[in-house]
Amino acid sequence: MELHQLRYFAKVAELGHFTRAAEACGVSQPSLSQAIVKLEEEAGKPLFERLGRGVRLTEAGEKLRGWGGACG
Amino acid sequence: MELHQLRYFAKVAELGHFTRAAEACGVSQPSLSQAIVKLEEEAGKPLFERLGRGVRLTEAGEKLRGWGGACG
DNA sequence: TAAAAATACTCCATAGGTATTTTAT
DNA sequence: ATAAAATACCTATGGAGTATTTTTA
Repeated sequence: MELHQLRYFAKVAELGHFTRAAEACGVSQPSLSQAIVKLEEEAGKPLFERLGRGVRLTEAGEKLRGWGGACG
Repeated sequence: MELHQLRYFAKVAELGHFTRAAEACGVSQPSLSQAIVKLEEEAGKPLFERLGRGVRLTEAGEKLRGWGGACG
C-alpha cells in the first residue's frame, strides 16, 4: 500500500468517478485506474463497484475509507 | 513523502541508530540512509542529529514523530 | 581507530504516459 | 451511441543493492 494509491482512492471515493478523480489528482485516467487495481489486488477484493457511469464504494471500500478508526 | 520513508523514519526514531533500523526493516544501511535524506530534503531541515555513534531526533524530527496529532 | 553514516555507482521494478479496446447505459 | 473504465505497451524515475569513503567519539 502506497501513499499515492491512498490519495487516488480517497479522491475516487469522494467523487465517485475515476476520470474526474484522475483530473483532480493531476494524473491520467489509466494511471489512476492501475493504482486502484493494485490496491484492490492487495486488499484481495474490489473497493469499488463499477457502474458504467461512475463508481460506488463496496463494503471493503467503505472499510478502507473509514480507516483511521480510533481517530475519526 | 512515501510510506517506506515513514516506516524507516519511525524505526530510526525508535532505535536511534541507522544501521540497526536498516536491519530491523530488512533493507541495507545505505538504502535506509538515502530514504531519510530524501525525507529531510522534503522537510527542508534535518530530522536527526548525527552523533557519530547513533543518532538523535531534532526538533523537526520530534514534530514528525508526534504526527497523527489529534489521534493520540 | 573503529563504528556508523554518507556517497558513488549500477540495476531493476513500477508509476505514469499514450493509444486503444471493452463495457454498460 | 457514448461516456467511462480497462488493457496493452513503452519510458523514465527512483528505490534498493554493493563497494567505498567520510566522519566523530
